[in-house]
Amino acid sequence: MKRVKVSNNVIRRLPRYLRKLDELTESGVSRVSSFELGRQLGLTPSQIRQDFSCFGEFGQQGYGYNVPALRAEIASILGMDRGFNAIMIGVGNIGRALTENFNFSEWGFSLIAAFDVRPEIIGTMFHDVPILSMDELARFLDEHRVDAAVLTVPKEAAVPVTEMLTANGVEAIWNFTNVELTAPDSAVLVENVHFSDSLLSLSYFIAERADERAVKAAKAERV
Amino acid sequence: MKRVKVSNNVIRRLPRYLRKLDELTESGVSRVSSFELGRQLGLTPSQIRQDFSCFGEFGQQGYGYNVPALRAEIASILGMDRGFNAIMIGVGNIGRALTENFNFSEWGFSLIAAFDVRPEIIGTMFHDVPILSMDELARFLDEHRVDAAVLTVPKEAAVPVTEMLTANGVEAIWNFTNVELTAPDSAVLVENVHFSDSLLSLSYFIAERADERAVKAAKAERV
DNA sequence: TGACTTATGTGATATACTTAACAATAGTGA
DNA sequence: TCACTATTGTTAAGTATATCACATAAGTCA
Repeated sequence: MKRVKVSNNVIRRLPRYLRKLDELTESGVSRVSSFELGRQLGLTPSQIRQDFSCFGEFGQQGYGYNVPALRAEIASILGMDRGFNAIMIGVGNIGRALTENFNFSEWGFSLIAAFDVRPEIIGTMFHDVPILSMDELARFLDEHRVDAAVLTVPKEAAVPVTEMLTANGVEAIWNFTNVELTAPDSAVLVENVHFSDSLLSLSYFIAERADERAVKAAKAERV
Repeated sequence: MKRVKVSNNVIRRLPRYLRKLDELTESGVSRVSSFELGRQLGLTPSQIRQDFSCFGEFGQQGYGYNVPALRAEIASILGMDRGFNAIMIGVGNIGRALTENFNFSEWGFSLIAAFDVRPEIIGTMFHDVPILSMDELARFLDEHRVDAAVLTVPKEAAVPVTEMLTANGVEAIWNFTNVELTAPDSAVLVENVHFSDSLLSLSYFIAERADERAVKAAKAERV
């Protein structure tokens, strides 16, 4: 597979392509053109072809793309076939909700252990995932290949836990705390799920739309 | 407030600025320069000044920015002071987790009602939010100002529920289903929280890093 | 008070990203 | 088989975004 430096924007679109291709498969579509894909995703055909061309030639002129084949290519580009291992730090409300509702294996990850500080849950299993003590974390990391840590601890613990993880060789963090973890110099990969950021962006657009409407109404008034 | 057309990228950065300013406030910092802010967020000072200048002049030459004042400006730009109302559709695992753990009011939203189809929970309260029947939704929307709907229904229900919401005047959707809702022509604002997209992006970067390492190791081998 | 330092806001420049255009090529039907 | 259609991959052009650089002005200290 070609692995030249690909722009962030392209990478962020890949999961969307994957999702749309899965939807197409489900509705029995086995062939799609960049034009149709673009229509359904609100993107230009050019952009879609350009995006794919970063990784190789997956289409056929005059025909389009084979849906399952393209799906497989994108899945592979995203690393879904590599069998990454993940651990979860913090088995509170968010951690439990994620374990119960998010199907890690569907996306190529195995959740092999969870860690917490509360003695009453340490040693138990939660949905096939063993809950271990934070004291065992360093040793566990030493004995297992862990590709990513899911960070679902309380706010206050976010920074110290991250330091401990990176000190023990964890290189990727899926961050569910509302804390800014993007360390200035650190080499660790951080992917943030900031609910509030998402809602506030929406809030901005709602406010913008309300303002536009108010301006329009004021103009109509004056006429 | 100036409301010229501002780039999407700028808007997506605003919540991060807000979060960082809150962190600074908490640690007793009341004054910050674009240089320091940039260092802590991994952005250039130029970009930060340019971002702010879209909305006005919030800084002072030779001094920097007043943290609480800047925080207030950004909060206002994001519409946090407008008292938006939200409803939740679907009180399953995700909906409940969100209601319990996400503080809507902290971000300027009131969660005024939730809707579900299961008779056993209809009519009850969950964390101060009344759970109503989906049959009451249209009437509720008619009688209340609802600025956004939080979509936490099962996959299958996502599209029909969205159609029903938009048909009844809802103009903004905070989408937690893993379904592509970005309708090609629709005027409704959709903000997606796609966990899988987030994890897959991270997966890509982990895979990329592993490949780079493998290439490096292979080169070292040959020498 | 006045020189010096700091750090903003902004116009100009550079870089990155998206869209347009088209030659090339595989299917399709007479 | 051969013209015709559809649609790709890719180069070039256009647009948007980020960075640089500097004039300007407020704060600081002798």
